[in-house]
Amino acid sequence: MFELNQLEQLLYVHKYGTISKAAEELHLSQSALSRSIQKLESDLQVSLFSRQKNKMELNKNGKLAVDLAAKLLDQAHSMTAQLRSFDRSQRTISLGFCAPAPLWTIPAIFSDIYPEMTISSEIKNTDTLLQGLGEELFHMIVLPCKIESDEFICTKYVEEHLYFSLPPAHPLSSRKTLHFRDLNGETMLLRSKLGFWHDIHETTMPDTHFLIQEESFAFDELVKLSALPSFTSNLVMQREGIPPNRITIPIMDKEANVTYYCLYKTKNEKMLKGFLQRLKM
Amino acid sequence: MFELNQLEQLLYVHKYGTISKAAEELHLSQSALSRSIQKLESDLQVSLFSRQKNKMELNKNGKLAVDLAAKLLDQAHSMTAQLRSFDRSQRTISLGFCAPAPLWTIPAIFSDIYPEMTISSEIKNTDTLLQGLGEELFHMIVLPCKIESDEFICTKYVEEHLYFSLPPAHPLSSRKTLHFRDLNGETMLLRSKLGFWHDIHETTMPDTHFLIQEESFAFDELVKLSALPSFTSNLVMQREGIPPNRITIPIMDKEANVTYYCLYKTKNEKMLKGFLQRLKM
DNA sequence: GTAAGTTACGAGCGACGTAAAAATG
DNA sequence: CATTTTTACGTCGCTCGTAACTTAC
Repeated sequence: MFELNQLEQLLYVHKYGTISKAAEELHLSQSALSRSIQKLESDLQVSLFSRQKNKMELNKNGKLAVDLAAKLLDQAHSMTAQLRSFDRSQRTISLGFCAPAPLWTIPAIFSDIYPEMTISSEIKNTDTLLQGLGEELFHMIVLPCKIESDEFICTKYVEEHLYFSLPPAHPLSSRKTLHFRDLNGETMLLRSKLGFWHDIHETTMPDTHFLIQEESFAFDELVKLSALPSFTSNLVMQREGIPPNRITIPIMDKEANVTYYCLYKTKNEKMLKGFLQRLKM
Repeated sequence: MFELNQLEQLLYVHKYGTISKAAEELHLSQSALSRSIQKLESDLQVSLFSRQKNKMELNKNGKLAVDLAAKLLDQAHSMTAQLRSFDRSQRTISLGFCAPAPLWTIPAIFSDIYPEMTISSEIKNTDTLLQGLGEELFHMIVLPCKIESDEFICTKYVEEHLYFSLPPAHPLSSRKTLHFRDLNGETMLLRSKLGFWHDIHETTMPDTHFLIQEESFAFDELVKLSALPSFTSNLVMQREGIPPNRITIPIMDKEANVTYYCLYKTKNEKMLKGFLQRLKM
């Protein structure tokens, strides 16, 4: 039987026209490549070149062989790619999130419990998450609401409560509580467009213009230096501390106070066992 | 890049369950095969087996790899088969004949002119020959009639004249000429069912029972020893001599006197040039 | 104890590179 | 004379087999 090695060499000879150039490209001596091609012909029991002492040219067999070799090598490369991808997929846990906050903690927990696994995390909107869970693109997703279904298991994770973050000079900064509508119409800073929070802001504060700053450090600077209102939450403050020179006032709307739930297929319960036990502690 | 060799070994390990048995079947030592499989895994950068000191078992990756390897090897084998078949088809001249007589001479001429070529000769009926010529199963066919067509070139080859071969005691043995109908109804010896002659006999002598003898020597013996009439022809007698103790009487029907024509596609004219020049001599 | 797999070690075959020869433009 | 291919020859490396070790039934 011939070997893939030889087919690759054949393709090089075809690509570069002569044994000499192909050998150079392959980092081989001319003689070595010449012999290797001869061996391929003898393995196939078919002559692939017309030889005239000084010149080699693919004959009809050779041209057919080049086509077939290209296909075979293609399939071989696809085989390794497929295997590596499959192997990788077995070593990765794919998580989907509706918001940034749970993403700050959950992937770290998984890495802790399954140190040899790759943890893949994405933020998507709720519909995409549910569809992805159905298609097994995610092993687990985190939603801002409970889902009752036979297909899935739903476990409470954590609550997030939204706050307005106001400069002390703001007319509403002395209030103990606020609602979305109280600031509707003002210009606000927003850390990112990602997640379901953005949808909630669009519906509960339709007249507000949001200055969106994707980059985290730049956002913090803007909050510090500008007089614009922005949002924060119990989880943000737990992670980053209370913002300096800002008044934080809880938002009382029910949409501003969510509970995150972990959702996963029954078949993945065993795989997620370690994580679920950690949740109970 | 891995090699086909290693995939074959992987399939053997799968087929025979253990490295040891697979190694035995491959005429290899256990250790060599063990190392080779390890190298395959390292080439693929994917583990294919779950190892427990004493035991090896294909893991999920391995099962996928076995499937993919089988397909790849299949394609590799098909590649060599396709190449060899194509190569062979380039080295063979395929000839189709309507009757045995032209086959006695034409293949020999081709072998003479193209000593490096394989000459493939078959006897088929006229329809099959024409269809085969159209589908390029034959490079040239020989028919008992002229064909006028743009697709094909038609060249006269030789005439064959049929004779009755009668024992001297036969009531008609003193005739100078005969027709098919003169012997219709008698039992006759026939050398072979092959070719268009058989069809002609069936239509021109519908009441005759033919004793068919495929084997040439046996046929000659029967002709010598039996009192049954049979056929011969100018070409048969040219090849084998005049049958002893037999009277040969020409058959005057037009169906009994045919001219053979060589028929080939225009595109094959160049390839057949040597043969066609020989015909003119 | 038998049967399995991995690892160490030495040997042989095969593939490599250098170099020479032959041929072409 | 430069370029290309093939062949001869000596060397190196890879893969092989033997053998020792380990483990499981």
